[in-house]
Amino acid sequence: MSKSTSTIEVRATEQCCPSVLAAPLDAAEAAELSSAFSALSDPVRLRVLSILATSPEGEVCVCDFVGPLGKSQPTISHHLKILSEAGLVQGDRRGKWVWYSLNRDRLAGLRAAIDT
Amino acid sequence: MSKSTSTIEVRATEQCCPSVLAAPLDAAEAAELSSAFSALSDPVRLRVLSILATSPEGEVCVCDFVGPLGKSQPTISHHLKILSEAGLVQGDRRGKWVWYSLNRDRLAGLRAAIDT
DNA sequence: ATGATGCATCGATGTTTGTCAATGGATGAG
DNA sequence: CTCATCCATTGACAAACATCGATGCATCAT
Repeated sequence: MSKSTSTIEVRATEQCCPSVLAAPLDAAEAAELSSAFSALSDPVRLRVLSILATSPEGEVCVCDFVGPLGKSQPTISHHLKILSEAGLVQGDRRGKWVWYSLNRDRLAGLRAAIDT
Repeated sequence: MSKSTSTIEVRATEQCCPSVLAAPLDAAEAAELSSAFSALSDPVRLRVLSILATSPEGEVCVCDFVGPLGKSQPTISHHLKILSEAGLVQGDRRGKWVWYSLNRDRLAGLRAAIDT
């Protein structure tokens, strides 16, 4: 975030993701981006995202991932944590349940990172 | 290297990527997509792509990655193989050298997979 | 208070992955 | 033919990862 693209509305690519295609990435930029794509590099996590994206309410509680995905509850929690740390989802505790929702802006940022 | 680049070029979004956001992914679709994103989940590979994307000739030989990326030649070859198997790059042997180039259609397919 | 439910964390385990040195295969120069 | 160069493959190893059972921590109902 130091040197390139100085002025106003860089944001979309600057806050979140340096572009892969615009200029050679340095090691730090590449590490940041690769950790983001790592969050997308697991089938369970992609299915979590797709379930969230197609949920009518836009929210799904942890227990409702367990059955459909065929993984144990600790495993689901683990993946949700990784997605959360990547900024792709967020959890909201309401009573006994934690409702997770998709962060579409973050996903758009990753998309922009591999845009021409 | 069996199936890709066979017929015409509908391919770009059709063979390549089910959308994460359109409908819940089944296990097979998720596995296919996650393996594609796995190719993007390493900083060395992202830097390879960005070097290819910004190369004036659109081609870079293996030896020209080694120095800039600070990795051994076998390591670079290993990453190029992974990118190649993911359909993101292709190599062309000319004499002693192998020139790699970026497959932008494939990258566009991955972009589309996380598009709304 | 007691018990039950939903979720996160911990510890352990088997698998995958990134890396390099050593080696092999192919190409071109002398 | 012989040798040097470019690249891929192999083998080995440590680090990272996905998974699950057991446990802990809230929250709610009784």
